[in-house]
Amino acid sequence: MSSSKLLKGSLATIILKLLKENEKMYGYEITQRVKEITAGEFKITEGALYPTLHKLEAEGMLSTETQKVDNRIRKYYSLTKEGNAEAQTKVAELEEFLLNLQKLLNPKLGMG
Amino acid sequence: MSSSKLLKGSLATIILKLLKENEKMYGYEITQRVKEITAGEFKITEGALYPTLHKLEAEGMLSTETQKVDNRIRKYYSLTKEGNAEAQTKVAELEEFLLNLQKLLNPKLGMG
DNA sequence: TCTTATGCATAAGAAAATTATGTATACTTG
DNA sequence: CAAGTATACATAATTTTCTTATGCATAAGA
Repeated sequence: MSSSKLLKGSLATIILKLLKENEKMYGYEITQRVKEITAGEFKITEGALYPTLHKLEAEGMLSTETQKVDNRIRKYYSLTKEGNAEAQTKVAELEEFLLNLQKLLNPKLGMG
Repeated sequence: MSSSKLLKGSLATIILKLLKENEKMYGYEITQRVKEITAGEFKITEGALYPTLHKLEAEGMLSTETQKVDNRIRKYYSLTKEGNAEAQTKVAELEEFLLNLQKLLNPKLGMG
């Protein structure tokens, strides 16, 4: 992300969430999907994306499968069973985090 | 924050926002206020809080004033004029960020 | 031909937390 | 009255997670 500076620790969660909806995606596709959904406001850099994908794979959350399309290699990632559970947990945590942040930003909500 | 691990780069914004509402606050008070608003879910650590306050002060966003209460020192922080503008900007940025994050977490919102 | 797009990857550095300390006073509880 | 908890500040070492820079490679468009 260059426009708003930081993904603030939510990149792994975003990836897991996208994979939960899409069965399988490759790295470049993820960057484009995020850009599309956020109307160009989130730009995931490769330097952040690939290390995160590799880490999630090393932790057993993702499995990979390589395909050659148009003479270019695509590395597809999918959620493992463990990754599916982790996605659920992480998304719930992030939603909880966002709610609390909103309470701080909009004091009225804190008194509901 | 120990419960949800990371403040994810939003600590400075939270501080600025609280000071925008409260005129002046001291460090410990900020930690307690955040804990209170988030029902104990955000726990700001001193290791994160104090360096952030010092940085904001060094940048000219905050001014300080020390008071002795009950034989204990309190260092009160207030927004400078520049800090007030910065608070506005940062809060707007964070809100924008949250909206985009919600689009990613709730795909239906992306198609509004 | 040169730039942009597609596609992966890693390394160096910076930013922003956590964890662990350290100092000091006040209150509570067994 | 001793020990733990709360109040109040501060810094250092470490870790996590980004950005920026670089590298390789193919394809499409100007």
